[in-house]
Amino acid sequence: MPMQPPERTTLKARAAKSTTETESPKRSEAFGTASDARGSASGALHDASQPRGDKYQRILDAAVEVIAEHGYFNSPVSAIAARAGVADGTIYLYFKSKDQVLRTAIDAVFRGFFASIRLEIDRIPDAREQLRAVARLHLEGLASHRSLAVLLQTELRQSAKFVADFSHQHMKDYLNLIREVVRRGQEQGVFREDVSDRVAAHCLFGALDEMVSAWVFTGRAFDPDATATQVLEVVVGGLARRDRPQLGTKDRPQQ
Amino acid sequence: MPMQPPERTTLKARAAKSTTETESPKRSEAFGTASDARGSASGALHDASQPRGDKYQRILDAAVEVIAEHGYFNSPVSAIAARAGVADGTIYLYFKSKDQVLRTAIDAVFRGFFASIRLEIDRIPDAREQLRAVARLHLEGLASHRSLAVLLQTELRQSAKFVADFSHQHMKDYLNLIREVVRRGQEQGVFREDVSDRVAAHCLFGALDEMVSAWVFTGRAFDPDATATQVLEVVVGGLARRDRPQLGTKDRPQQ
DNA sequence: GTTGGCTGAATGGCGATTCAGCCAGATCGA
DNA sequence: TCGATCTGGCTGAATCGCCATTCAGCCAAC
Repeated sequence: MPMQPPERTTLKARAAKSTTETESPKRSEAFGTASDARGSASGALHDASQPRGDKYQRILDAAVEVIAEHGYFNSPVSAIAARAGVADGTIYLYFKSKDQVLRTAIDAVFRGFFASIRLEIDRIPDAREQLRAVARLHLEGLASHRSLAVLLQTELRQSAKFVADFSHQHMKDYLNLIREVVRRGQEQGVFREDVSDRVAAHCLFGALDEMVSAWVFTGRAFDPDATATQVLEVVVGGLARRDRPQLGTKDRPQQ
Repeated sequence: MPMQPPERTTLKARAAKSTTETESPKRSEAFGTASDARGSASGALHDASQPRGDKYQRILDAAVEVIAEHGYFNSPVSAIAARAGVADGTIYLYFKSKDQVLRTAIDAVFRGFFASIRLEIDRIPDAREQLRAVARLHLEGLASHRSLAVLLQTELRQSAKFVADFSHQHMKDYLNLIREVVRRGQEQGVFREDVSDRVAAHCLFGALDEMVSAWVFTGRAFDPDATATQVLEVVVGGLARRDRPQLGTKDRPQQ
């Protein structure tokens, strides 16, 4: 009986754990293994042409694609199975339930993303450049894997009890990472001290997130590196012209 | 037979229209009519204590609340009906389908929001102050109606075929509005000309949206006005310290 | 001939939508 | 004024389709 990747534990035991827990595949390459570009369009359910033996990963990839296309609640398990080229029942040999598949996929993505971002940041001394690295990796990571991006921009935001509460932790981690970079920049003296690092982190994250959303929803092509630069231009450089009186905190009209 | 508020047309006629069309209630006060604070908690399905005669609006309000709490796909029509104090079938006297209820609610919200924002902006000459008005109204509007905010931060992002394609137009309108303000600021000479108004608009919107998300997901209380100020401090003022070399476009390392 | 891995039809439950009626108030005739 | 009839708004149980999940078997490799 399969169910290998997630270290063997009984279903019971696993079910008892916290609601945040998810399967943790051994391999967690940076940003999803888009191991394929096959178009299972022409409705051949039994596309035996698939290489066998990697069903676990194939199911994860298929889930990301199908769910990105139709949304979690509009994606029958049978559709995911078909895309992965396995039988419906097979999915339950590898995962406890449908939503466990999605959680596992998202979890793997975040792990990979954090790993790559930490790696990059640790080799850069300047906070401003660190921020640039974050922005670039964020945009590049998503731009290179559209269905994953769609998934993160849509399903991940869903209401409370479902994905939200579990993905929430990942969000917090990411925000904190950005926050630290901002704080370091303030200590280094390159960033203003009079803005909250929390707010600044949210602003940067929000801006990046929104650029990805715009791409996901409109389909308009975008260059990750150039976009990263532009976003930083605004968030770090500011919209206001330098040679004019600034929008200060003290001299603003009482309103 | 009810179905009043949306100007009387046959179901057939309405069904034939574009996918973007929604019911358009006559009254569209700014940000949702939270006409109540009743707690239909204690499972009395037949809470005849409700005032009758305003079922249309009651259904809309109930839908927003219930869906905000459990998500669209986890909110049976029966739950919405119960919260509104009407029979399941009654909902179908006023709306064509479950998703028509949600669309109608969201549509009304956007109409009201745009109206109030346009009104405010038109009486302000300075672009910077206009941006501040947008930020304040955005945050105030959502902060004052949590379930609405939850709805917009979660359900609205859902996958393609559903809400997304219809809400997309509203998003575009909003973005364009911000864009215009930015452009005006550039013409007035208060904003830099070397950043794209499109990117700048996305950054501001993304930042605001993210602040709302943070509030929705963490529950941490927040002051709309103060937050608006902080966000503008970053997006307009920029993170970088003024007395240091700026992150320019020309003197940046080639990387 | 035994397994372990996989299959896919069958099961069970849920929930959107429908529709046969119910009822309160309006209208009518005496 | 009073009963009879009518009507439009509303009700909620029944219908029907759609999946998530299960499990009796199948088969290729040992």
